[in-house]
Amino acid sequence: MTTIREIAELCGVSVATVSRVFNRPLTVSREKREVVERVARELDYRPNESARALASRRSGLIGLVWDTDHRRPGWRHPYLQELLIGLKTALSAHGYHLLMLATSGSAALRAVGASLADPVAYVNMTRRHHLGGLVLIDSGKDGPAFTAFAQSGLPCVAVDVVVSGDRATYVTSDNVGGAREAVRHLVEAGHRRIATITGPPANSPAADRLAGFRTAMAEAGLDVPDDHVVTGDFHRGSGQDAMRRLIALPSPPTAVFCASDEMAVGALLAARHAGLRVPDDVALVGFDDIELAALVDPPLTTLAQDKAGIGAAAAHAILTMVHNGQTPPPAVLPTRLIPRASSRARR
Amino acid sequence: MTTIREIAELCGVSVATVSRVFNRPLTVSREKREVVERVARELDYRPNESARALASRRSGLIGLVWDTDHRRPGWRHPYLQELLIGLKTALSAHGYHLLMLATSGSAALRAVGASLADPVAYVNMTRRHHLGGLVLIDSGKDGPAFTAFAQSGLPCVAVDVVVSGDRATYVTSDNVGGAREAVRHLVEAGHRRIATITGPPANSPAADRLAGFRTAMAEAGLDVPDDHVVTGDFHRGSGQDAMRRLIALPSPPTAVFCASDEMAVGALLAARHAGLRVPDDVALVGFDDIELAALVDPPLTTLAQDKAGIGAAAAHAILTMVHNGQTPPPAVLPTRLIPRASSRARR
DNA sequence: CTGAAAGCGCTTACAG
DNA sequence: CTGAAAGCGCTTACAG
Repeated sequence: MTTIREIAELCGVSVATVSRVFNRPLTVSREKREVVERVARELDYRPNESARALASRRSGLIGLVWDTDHRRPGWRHPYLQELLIGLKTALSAHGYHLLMLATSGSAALRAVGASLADPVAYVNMTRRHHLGGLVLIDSGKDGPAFTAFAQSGLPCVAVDVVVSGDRATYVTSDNVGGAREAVRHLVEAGHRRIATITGPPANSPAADRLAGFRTAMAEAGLDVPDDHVVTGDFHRGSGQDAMRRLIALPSPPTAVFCASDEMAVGALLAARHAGLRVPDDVALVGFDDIELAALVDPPLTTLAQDKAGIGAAAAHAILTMVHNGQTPPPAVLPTRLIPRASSRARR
Repeated sequence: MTTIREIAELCGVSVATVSRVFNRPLTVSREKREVVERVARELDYRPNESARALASRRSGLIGLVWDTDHRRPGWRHPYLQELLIGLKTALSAHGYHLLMLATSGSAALRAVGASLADPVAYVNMTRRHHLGGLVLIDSGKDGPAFTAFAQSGLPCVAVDVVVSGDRATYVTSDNVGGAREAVRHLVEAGHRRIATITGPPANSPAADRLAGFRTAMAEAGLDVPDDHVVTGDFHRGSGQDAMRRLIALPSPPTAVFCASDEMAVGALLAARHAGLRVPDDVALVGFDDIELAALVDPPLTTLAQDKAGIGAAAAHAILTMVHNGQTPPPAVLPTRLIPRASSRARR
């Protein structure tokens, strides 16, 4: 590989000038700049990124924390692939690469004496590699670790976890708004006894969806008996279990808002099993708009999250911090109601 | 951050000795080693990776080329998330991070004068960042670029693309074997007129699945008329189109082997549309075992690929090259027949 | 086993 | 606008 020194010698300038041509071209006279650029092109010069990072303490890399431990089902969420793509694409467009950090169970972590979801390990990796900052994707129960990392002062943006700190922000969907829209949609379809299957209480989107549900029910003047709120874990099995309990109620709901499509699919199976017709006996609305939602029978009404948009928003947030030193406010992306047969209006 | 120098001073040894303690501990006397280790721990020392990479020309990073250009549908394949997880997990376990390289349409690429899927760009990135090597995932038509990169002499392992070169190898499923098993399964179920819907001819797994199909048909003494081989593109729509053509044939097949589950789902829709019952009027077998396969009605018989296993095999192959300097032979992972209702034996 | 020294390839005040 | 120089923090022959 050609180095800055060879170019400098060939052009009869100092290495400092060559360096400036690549980093702050406007501080170099036009003649010298053009010579350097031409020679660099001819020699197919590529800056050595390790050397740049060492000297400048900046790396052109953004770190990604996405714990894929096999004991945790969270990472399998189909949502994440599109989010990752949105993130990577937006970073790429600005010339940044995405470093997927070794996480739990890894030798790298053990070497630094760290355990699962250890914020200290994140800080170390960020420093060691001179990362511009970190994007944190929650695959289940990383919330507390993320919150702790956000205090470190290193730039970070969390997805679906509320964090605060000088250089910390987060990106999420408008979960409250989406849940309200779900309820309004069901009310318009003629429902009054509407139940909900929630996500894990400690999960922020889950909590927001429940809050939105309650708000909208209150706005509609509808009551929410305690047994009409059943806690799930976002996954299919829990939706199925929850639905069975709702069906068994003395006065079962005529509609159920599920905080995820996976749970709604589970609820659908439970309803079918119990001999109930959807939507005639019980209407269902999910959340996420995963591919499966459109493919089940009947197709599932849901609130679409802008998955790629969330990834892109995370990218923009972290780049804003890296470039401007400014911490952008949390980004809350709108959801979109996708009406399908599972909540068709009652005749 | 503490540096090697501070530790050296505190311990009364040279920086060379400190460096050795971390890199080749056995070349240092036990007393000195223990002192250095203790002090390092007390000071929470972390080596600066940029400096290490610059001095040693090695980085502890493996690059990943996975083109996610939005014009290309390939990256959406549900297969890829599990593959990525398998890859990352195995690398993590050995202390390596995974660098997702900025690809097409990115400023980074334009800056180096490169275009979509440019092997030269890959070489540059590998050198600039001192990457141990590259893992190449094909999202559609990167085959030629991967083949070219493999000639560069830099360590690389391609997924589902046959490459050759001093330091190049690949990982793939046993596509020939899987296709043969599919055919044998259908033959056992009583079928004689078996058609196939293939993937893109230039795609190596697609070609292998077709070859396996033809071999097994020949072994069973069955004829394959030209119009019983229809070309698709792995995606759902093409499966649907292809199935329509098969149904319209004067003597339509009683069973169809589809080279991907997505196409099999398309074929299922086409069959249903035409009023045909699956499996009674026409049996279907797919390939991949994506989640959807088990969820359609009837559930789809398919050949499962070991997605995470492929990712892990890719990780091991690249690490073998990085550590031992040896180039492992191509890894061909077995597939597994998952019999479901779509190919139930005829009564 | 250990240290002094050179070197990895770049950036960045500083002085002019 | 430009150059000389120091420095980023580590690794690695080399000599002992």
